[in-house]
Amino acid sequence: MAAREQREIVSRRARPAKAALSQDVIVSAALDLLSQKGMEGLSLRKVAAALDTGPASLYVYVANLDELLSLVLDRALGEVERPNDPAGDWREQLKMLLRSYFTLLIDRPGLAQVALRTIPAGPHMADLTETMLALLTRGGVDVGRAAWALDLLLLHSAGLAAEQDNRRHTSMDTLMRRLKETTDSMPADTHPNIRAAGAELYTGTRERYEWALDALINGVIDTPRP
Amino acid sequence: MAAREQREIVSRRARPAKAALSQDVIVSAALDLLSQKGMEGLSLRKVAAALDTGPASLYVYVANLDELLSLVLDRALGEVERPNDPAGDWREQLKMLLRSYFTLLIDRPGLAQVALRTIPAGPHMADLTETMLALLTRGGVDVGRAAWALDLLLLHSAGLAAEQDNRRHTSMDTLMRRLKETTDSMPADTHPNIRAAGAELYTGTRERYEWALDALINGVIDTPRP
DNA sequence: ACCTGAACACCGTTCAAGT
DNA sequence: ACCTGAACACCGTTCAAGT
Repeated sequence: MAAREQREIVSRRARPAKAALSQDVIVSAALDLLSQKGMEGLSLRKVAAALDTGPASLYVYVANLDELLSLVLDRALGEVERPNDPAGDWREQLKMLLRSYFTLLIDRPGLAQVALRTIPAGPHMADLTETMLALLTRGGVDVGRAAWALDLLLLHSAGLAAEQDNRRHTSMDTLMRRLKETTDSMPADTHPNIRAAGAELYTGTRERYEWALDALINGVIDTPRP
Repeated sequence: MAAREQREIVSRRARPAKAALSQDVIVSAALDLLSQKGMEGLSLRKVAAALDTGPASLYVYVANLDELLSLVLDRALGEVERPNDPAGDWREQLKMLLRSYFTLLIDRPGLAQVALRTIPAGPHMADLTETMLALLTRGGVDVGRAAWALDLLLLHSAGLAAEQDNRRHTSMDTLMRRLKETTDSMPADTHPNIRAAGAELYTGTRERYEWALDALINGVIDTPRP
């Protein structure tokens, strides 16, 4: 994949002060904006501004905003840590890979939303897919089930990351207050379980993720396809 | 909740030809637009236009777009079928409830995206939460684990619905072609598992969902919290 | 072939002015 | 209290005109 990126670099002699435009440069600028300011900080116009040009210029390298987002996601996916010891514990290796994916999405506000919206296609996504299929196969799961399991696992990490990204802006207090408001406005005994669960509904970020990882893998392991 | 909605109805004597504005009317119009035209068909300005008024008028009843989306989601959630036989099979009842939620999101293009973006708060969400907690408790799961499981299950249905909504616009052929393009452009033997999985990566909409439901519930059942 | 300015058709939100 | 027109500060995308 490094080769693929290098192939797009363009000579900078023509305009020494200004970075030459290329798909690569555009994707980098977009990912930077997304990482620093989240989804609201990313727009074609802002990417163009960051590159000191007009929005129309980007359309030479990128078909539209959707394609740009898809490219940004694939670029980011290159940083997911993939295990390389084919003799190691497949389960632990799978969990490490997913943790790395999750952390990546959490660290770049807005990227989780992108992951849920765009259909990922690109070299890094292909590598990730291949690695996960291999790990699941090593765990005794047949290829077909592994294909479905892969979707389940990636979807969960992206979904949870997006959820926590949303909640970053809303304080726990606000959440609990809103919950209290809606439940308190109802007859006292209609929602006993919500009352019993209480803060458990929202707390436990890290442990919750670890538990979910185990629950998902356990479920995949002992649920054959119909 | 019916009472809550009725309370907001306003006299229509003042303007016989034009429907009186209220939060209720606004949410209904927004849900209609979302159901018919998807996420792109929904905007504050279009809701206002549908109600034959200007966008500024809506701000009397709704704080901003986020709040409107949250209200729309909760309104739609009222249609989720909740079981009422406390002696029935909890597992089957839980699956039916989730299927109903999933179908609801699939039938209203864009709503799945809303479900993934907004933190649901409202009477219908409270009812849904309560019912799911009760079912899981009946299945022998303690309240704390049930709270986490609930999140896992709803997140999955919403995520899968959003994924399929995205793919509605992209044909299977396009997906497979793109996949082929990226994998074919690489050395032949680096991605054997992707080659083996092939179309399985994308196919099996309904069976895939049913399998995932079982896998998730199985995983929740035999994975205690740390 | 690449880049650009200007325009088109939209957004959410605010605010002063009306009733 | 409710409603509105007009404005503000943005969007993605297109296109004719330049180099």
